[in-house]
Amino acid sequence: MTGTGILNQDQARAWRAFQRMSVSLATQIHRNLMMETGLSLPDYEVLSALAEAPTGVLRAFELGAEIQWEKSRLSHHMKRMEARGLVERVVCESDGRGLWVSLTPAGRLAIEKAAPVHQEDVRQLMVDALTADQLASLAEISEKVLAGIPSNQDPCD
Amino acid sequence: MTGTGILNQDQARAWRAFQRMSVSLATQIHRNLMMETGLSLPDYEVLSALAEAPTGVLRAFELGAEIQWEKSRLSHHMKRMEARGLVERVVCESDGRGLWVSLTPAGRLAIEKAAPVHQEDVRQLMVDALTADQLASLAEISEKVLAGIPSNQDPCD
DNA sequence: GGCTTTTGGATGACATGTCAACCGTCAGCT
DNA sequence: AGCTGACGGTTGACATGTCATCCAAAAGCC
Repeated sequence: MTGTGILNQDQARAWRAFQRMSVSLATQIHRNLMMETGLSLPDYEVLSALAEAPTGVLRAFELGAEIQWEKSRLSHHMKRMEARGLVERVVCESDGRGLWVSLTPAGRLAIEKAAPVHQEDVRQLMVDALTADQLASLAEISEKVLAGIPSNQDPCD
Repeated sequence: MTGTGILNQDQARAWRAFQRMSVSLATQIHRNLMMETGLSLPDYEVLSALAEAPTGVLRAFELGAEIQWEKSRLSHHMKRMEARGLVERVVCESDGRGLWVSLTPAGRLAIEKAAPVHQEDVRQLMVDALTADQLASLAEISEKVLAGIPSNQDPCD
């Protein structure tokens, strides 16, 4: 008898290991980034999406799509980040509902300082812990699982 | 040139895929569990740790160790779960500081109803999306990464 | 032009988590 | 016994996220 339910022992073990790992990893990386740079992981996501945009400016809904955040979450977080001087919100001329979100100089500085720190953490805790094959496996597995999650399914067919 | 930093393109892609996947997966499973059973994923962790304990009772610090929660988080959450009638907190006779946390009948009922739902979601979204080999890989990879995270390092040597 | 629906965002209420104290008890040591 | 430090837990302030709701501007449609 392998357990109480639908999953067998191996499957349950895989799930537990995966869950623990992903939580621990995110926590560790978040905490480290926070300590070293004062940016949270969500801050980092926002700033790096903006920094990757050619102009350093994105419509709010584009930014939200890029980092896969609900609009409400984005709205709250933009308000906080604006208050901290990391981004700026500008009303959109061409669309009366719209909002541009742009990187302030302070925001650009922050992401430029944070990027190496964060990447170094990812390297150390994930990349270096695995062989190149394993890392490739992980990427493949992740993409496969992701593709199977309803909310990430291709819009149509 | 593969990017701006420390990670090359493949590594960065692996990280992004992994991160998106783990967030999406957890979100989806959480949301589904919540809708079907009224339990959050954290509720589920607590209840299932208690249900797995032979007596349905654990010292708070044991429970915390089991599910890897900080004591503060546990304390807050136990208060909320007690208010909802899912667990009960009992002062410990043998240790004046201590606390027993026990499953109430309602809590046991809740976890018994929730377990199949949750396991089914895990199966559907993770297990079924992968081959058996990939699932085994994922488990191995997870354990390896987990072992390399400082906060999870073996206490000594 | 009017009407309905969709879209882009904001908001308030609330659940959850973290951090930094804090407090009483216990254990080890002299 | 008396000190000291570790342990088990609580608390309050605060950051973060979610949900449901609301709003105004856009788009479709007749």
